[in-house]
Amino acid sequence: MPDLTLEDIAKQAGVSRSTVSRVLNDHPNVRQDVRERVQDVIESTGFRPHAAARALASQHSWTVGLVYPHSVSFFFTDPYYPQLTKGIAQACNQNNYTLALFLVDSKEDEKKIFTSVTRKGFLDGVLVQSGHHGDQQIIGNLVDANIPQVVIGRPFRTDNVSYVDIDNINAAFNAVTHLIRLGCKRIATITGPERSTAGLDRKAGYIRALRERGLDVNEKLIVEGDFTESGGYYAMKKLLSARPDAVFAASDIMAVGAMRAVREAGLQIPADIAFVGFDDLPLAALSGVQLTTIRQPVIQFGAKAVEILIDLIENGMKPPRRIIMEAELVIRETCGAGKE
Amino acid sequence: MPDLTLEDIAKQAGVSRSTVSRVLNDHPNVRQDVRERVQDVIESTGFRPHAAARALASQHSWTVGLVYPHSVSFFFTDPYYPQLTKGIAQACNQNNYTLALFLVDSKEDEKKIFTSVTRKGFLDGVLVQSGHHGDQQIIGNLVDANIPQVVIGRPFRTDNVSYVDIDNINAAFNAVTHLIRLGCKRIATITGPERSTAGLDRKAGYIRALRERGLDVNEKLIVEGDFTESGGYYAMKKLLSARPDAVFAASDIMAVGAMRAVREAGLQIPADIAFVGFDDLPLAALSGVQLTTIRQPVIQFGAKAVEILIDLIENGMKPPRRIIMEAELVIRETCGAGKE
DNA sequence: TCTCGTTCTGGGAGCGCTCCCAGAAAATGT
DNA sequence: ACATTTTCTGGGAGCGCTCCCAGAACGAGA
Repeated sequence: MPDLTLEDIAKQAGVSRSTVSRVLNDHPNVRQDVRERVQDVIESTGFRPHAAARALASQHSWTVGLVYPHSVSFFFTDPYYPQLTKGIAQACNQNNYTLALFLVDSKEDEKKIFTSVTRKGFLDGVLVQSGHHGDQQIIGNLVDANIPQVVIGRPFRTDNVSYVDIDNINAAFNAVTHLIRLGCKRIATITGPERSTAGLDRKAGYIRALRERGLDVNEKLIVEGDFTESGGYYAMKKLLSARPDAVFAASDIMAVGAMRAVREAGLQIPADIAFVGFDDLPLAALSGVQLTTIRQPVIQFGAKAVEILIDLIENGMKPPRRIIMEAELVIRETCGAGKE
Repeated sequence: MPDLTLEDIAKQAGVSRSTVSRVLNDHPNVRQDVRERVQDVIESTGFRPHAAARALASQHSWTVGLVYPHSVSFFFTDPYYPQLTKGIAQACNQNNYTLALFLVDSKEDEKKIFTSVTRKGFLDGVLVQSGHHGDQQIIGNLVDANIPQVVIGRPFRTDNVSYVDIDNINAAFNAVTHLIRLGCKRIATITGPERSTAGLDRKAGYIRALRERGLDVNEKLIVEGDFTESGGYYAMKKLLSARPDAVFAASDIMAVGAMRAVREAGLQIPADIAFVGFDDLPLAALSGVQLTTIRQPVIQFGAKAVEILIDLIENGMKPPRRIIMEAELVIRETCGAGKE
């Protein structure tokens, strides 16, 4: 089929360009029979309006960007991000938005991508994954660019930014409280990086749980990890000398690494050391471990982010919107739920 | 900054719209000093041309789509796809193309996404992951839509389509030959789905290796899997009664599942059963296993796909381009390389 | 029947660029 | 010096749509 334009359809349907446009955009004020006639022609010709022309005239591209900063370049090692991406993609699709993906892989990339993301007429809005402290710059730049955006995960600078996050503090609190109830006394934690809010919050929840239950907070039982498997492994190595009877790992991947270290040391899970992770990745499939963990509602989380972004696009950017979602403790085997 | 246009920049630089356009697009025939003056103004104002306007006028959007059909909805369980996505994203970035991501999640999605992908003025070209037989329709549609596209992985219908693939037959051949050299006699295989060309090809390579080395092809030693962990697990269960001394799994994920079954049966790897996988996912981190496997050059593979697509866009769609890349056997522990 | 809303329709202008062409300016040759 | 070629520059047209406005068509009320 040759390249059709609105005008061609108009001619075929015996109406004007404007009327076809109205039909296309579901405007009222088109006589029913005319509307149907036009729709028939559109249908039979397979006509679809030219996206760029439409975007130019309407100043609305129906495209949103998803930016993963550099710090999530281990991006595709941790199944969390793919999952999130899927949720976002689905939501976009449902809302008739197209998703443009930007993976920042280096400093030069960052500049290039920033330029690309902020250029006019291409994106209606942007989702940015909040990562380490080091990523704050790109987030800040985006805020300054005054483009509708929502940050995924609370960023460090929150003034005037919309974001979605899960209630990390509370989730961690519940996880650790669960371990305490099971009778664990020396509960260690492998935290996320201090440079990430998720790491900070989960640690805060851990501390609060200990405090509320009257347990000491022992610095020896707190080791910083980096959300990778090997990070968890080495953190656990350090931790072993402090003889913990339970470990709350701030991510499943780190829990996997840590459990590897535990097994290597000849200890049993959960008999010697109980484990709770965070994320609920489908890694039972991979590691064969039934990990007690916090289930993040990843898919809904992504959907929520998209929903808010669309709200921002359609109804203006202020006030900033903020959503905190709850995460749920999933009790499986590694916490030794039945051992008391 | 207010919304600037070409005309504004032109005024500030004391030249015409056209000259600014020429500077922007690196056209020759602009006097050096004029060019610099214009560049300065562009720089200092932070001006960036309106993407939609540009796309409309030039009929070139600098955006390519990446479509994952429904069959890869387990998409984000198998780390292969995220990896591939990363390679593609990087390559796009390097070539100043933007990547639009389409994840088909249901039949309705497929229609919607197809409409979206093929609408004029939005994408310059499309990458499509070839999946099961069931996805051939969307690929066929895309071909019919006559839009520059490259299929990732050989599709069933290859007439007139450009694609990139890895040499699955040869890779599988090498893997199995390696096992034979190590002295294995009863080599089983867990294949990919018969409905995928990758599954078919890897099986063909397996058979060829046996034949060339004078070993019997035993139907009992061939079980179809589905590229998932649990698929591998159940396939192995079936296989155990045939008492194989080695298994060539058509994907790492399936190998992981299969090894789980082997361990549950109280057998040792590689002493009782040697293993070779396919993909070389970074799953040693997760499963702790040092799997001998075929390394797919995933990142380069993605880059190649993008490269070809751009070639198609810039230099016309025929003849169709086809690239077959070699994959390499990575010998680790599970094949028992030292056991003879 | 005519008048006065109301609903519907068509055409013009314009979104911000690129591309073409004609003419100006500069460079070259005689 | 002038003619001729080559390089550079500006303006017009147009990409395919949306949006606004004016006027046509239709209906209801008197």
